[in-house]
Amino acid sequence: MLKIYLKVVKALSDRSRVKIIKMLQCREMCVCELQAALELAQPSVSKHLRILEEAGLVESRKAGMWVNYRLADSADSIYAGHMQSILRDWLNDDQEIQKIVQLASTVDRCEISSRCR
Amino acid sequence: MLKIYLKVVKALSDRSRVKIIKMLQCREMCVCELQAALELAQPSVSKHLRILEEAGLVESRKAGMWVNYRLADSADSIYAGHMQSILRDWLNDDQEIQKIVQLASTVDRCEISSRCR
DNA sequence: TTGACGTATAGCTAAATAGTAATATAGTGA
DNA sequence: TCACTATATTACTATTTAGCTATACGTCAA
Repeated sequence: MLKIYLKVVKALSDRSRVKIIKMLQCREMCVCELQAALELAQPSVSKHLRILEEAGLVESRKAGMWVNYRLADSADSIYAGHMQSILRDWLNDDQEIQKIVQLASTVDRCEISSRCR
Repeated sequence: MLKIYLKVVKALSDRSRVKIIKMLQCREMCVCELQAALELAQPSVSKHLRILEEAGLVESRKAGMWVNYRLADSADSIYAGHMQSILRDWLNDDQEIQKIVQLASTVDRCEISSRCR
């Protein structure tokens, strides 16, 4: 219980991971799109996603070659669910967040990848 | 803004610091009482308190030789205030938290110190 | 089947952090 | 003033962690 709480709060206490959450509030995104927005190495993004997933904050869905991430169903964990709903309201006026959310809404896997039909 | 958010959430993502918050939900406590309950070295407790204070989560009041810590006024910071009120409800059923809160309610500076009149 | 691509994992490094002991600071009472 | 006590600060150490590169895995298209 304390352990789960700490997992959730620790997951949300990192700059890059909060950005991921804020981006996923807009839409489902694949790893390469998140990577493009965050300007991090791909394995770093995967690692952040793993931490968020283990905290019950995001969930993933394989779609062929791509893995799409989205916010997890809030009902699954009290802590994760509550923090999700709080984070909907928080940080929307922050410049850094606004910038990356804007970026997330324009970034498109088909402009990154040559693998789009 | 993101910076302040991170300060608050990071402050609350440490086991010892959550315990301090939960203890202070019961009553104002001095450093030596917190130390006795946490079973940490005194400088460690002071450091945790500093982090919580800088996040706007607790505030201190000198009372002669002692420094009393209590939860900060929720109105001062959106993030700190909101997290405070959430933490009132959370973790009350956790065994480790229950144990230390119980301890906090019985520990008394006058049984630790010889300096009580 | 093979090569290219998206993602995950492993292994490493640098920075952050929680803990400690030693020391400084400040209040109290004799 | 002096000895004592509560707390804060400093300096150090061990652990955790965020980032990286290299590599493995799995899917797709030719």
